[in-house]
Amino acid sequence: MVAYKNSSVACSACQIRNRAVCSQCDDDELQKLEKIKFYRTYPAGRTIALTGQDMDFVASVVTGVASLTQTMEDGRTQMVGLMLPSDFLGRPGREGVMYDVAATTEVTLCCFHRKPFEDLMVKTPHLIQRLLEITLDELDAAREWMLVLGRKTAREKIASLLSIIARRYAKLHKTPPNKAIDFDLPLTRDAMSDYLGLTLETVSRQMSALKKDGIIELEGKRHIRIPDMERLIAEAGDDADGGFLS
Amino acid sequence: MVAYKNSSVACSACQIRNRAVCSQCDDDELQKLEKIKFYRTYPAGRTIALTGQDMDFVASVVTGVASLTQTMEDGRTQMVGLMLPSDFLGRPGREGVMYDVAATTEVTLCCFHRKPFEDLMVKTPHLIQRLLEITLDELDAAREWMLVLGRKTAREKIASLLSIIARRYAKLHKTPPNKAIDFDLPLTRDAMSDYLGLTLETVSRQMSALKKDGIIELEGKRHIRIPDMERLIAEAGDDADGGFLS
DNA sequence: TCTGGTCTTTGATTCAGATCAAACAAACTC
DNA sequence: GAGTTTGTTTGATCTGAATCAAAGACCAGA
Repeated sequence: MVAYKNSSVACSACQIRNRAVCSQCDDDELQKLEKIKFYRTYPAGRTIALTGQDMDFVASVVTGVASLTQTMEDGRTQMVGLMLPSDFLGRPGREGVMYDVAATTEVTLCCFHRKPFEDLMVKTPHLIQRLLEITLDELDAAREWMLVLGRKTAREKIASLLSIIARRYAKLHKTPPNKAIDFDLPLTRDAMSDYLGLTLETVSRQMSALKKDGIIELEGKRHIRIPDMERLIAEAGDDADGGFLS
Repeated sequence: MVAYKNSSVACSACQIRNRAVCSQCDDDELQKLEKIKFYRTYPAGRTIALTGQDMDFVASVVTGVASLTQTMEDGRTQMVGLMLPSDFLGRPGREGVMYDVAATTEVTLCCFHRKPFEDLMVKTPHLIQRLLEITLDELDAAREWMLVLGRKTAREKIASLLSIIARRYAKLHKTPPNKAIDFDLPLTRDAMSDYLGLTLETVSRQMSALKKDGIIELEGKRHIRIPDMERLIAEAGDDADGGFLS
């Protein structure tokens, strides 16, 4: 594991080099980015920005998981984005952030102050082109999630979430298909319920049900093993399930 | 009303000139766009493209309403996008479309074949910059909608939908604030239920309830009058309600 | 003017998930 | 090592929206 906490990591050695917003940049462009980048690490649970606040930087998630959450006056909340490594945080061209941004696990961000980044973006087609791609991918993911929230049962919702995380995990670790996948859930039951539009109790009950039916195996509360990925995907209610969030 | 059905409308006279993907283009750039554009009109209900199909063009909605819908194997559907005038359809850089695209009312599109548009985009910063903005706006709208789908009651969902359409309508027609707004709903009860993650019966019941409570007034099935926009927004459950889809 | 089709409303009943409530487990502190 | 905190499970009950069912309203076309 490369140490990102100090600012000394070279872009060329970066874990997210070929997926992040910088992935299409050539050496020259990368050098310019490298000059203005800086790292920040947040402990699990820490707020990164609140709705309405100015966020003076944009960033790529390097390690860990961050979340975007919307809140109603009466306190109801809905997580609207789960930001995993290589995902992009913040919106060039607007100061105010539209939702609460928080670290779900410990998170390290590769940050750029907004103004210099915007200036560079205008002059660097590779950068803006990649950002457009990333944004379109996220829009697809958000729409896929609308189907989950609007039409799926509690059990299907849980299976959908697990299958996204498992798939993404398998890709990262190059787990061969057809093999059992196991991983640590980066979310508490509460965070899961927040993402799925359910209550914490329903999440717990459905996790128990999936375990009883042999779809998942639990070691402790957080470590999950999926003996048969096909079955999990079938439980999620969509065969193809797209490569979304892939 | 300008006739868009034939190809003779000048970009400079276009109703969506200052909001669409072309809005930042200068005269020179506009001329290049004008050379490759063509209009298409679809009657209400007609399919524009199906999931998985290649869509060989991208387009701006000029008049009418189009919808993006996702479907599960067992037939459950969720509308994931309501595309109003100036919204952009299709994804540069990918052939296959991820959801069913259909005309909800009669729709006229300003189309560009994908390949020439992509070529132009790469050479035209104003174009790609505007497309990025539009995409970011749509991502915000999609996330706002996730809150609606995940956490709002049926009554709040209806009020949210009506308030979006009313607000957008008021903006288009420059209705002064504090005045009653009235407009034709461009959606059937069925389309509303599809958008809101409800059944058609629940939509009908909640519409009746809002009418009984004086929040809305109905003339016929489709024409709606909102005597007090503040009250409607309060019913939607969020005071500020953002300018989303604005 | 009738007539078949599409869209909408209303009613009765059921059920999935919320809510209320309590107990349990692991980790952390004094 | 008792006591607190934080996260999780499980149980009993309630309720909002789905489902099942039928009837009304509004057409376009014969």
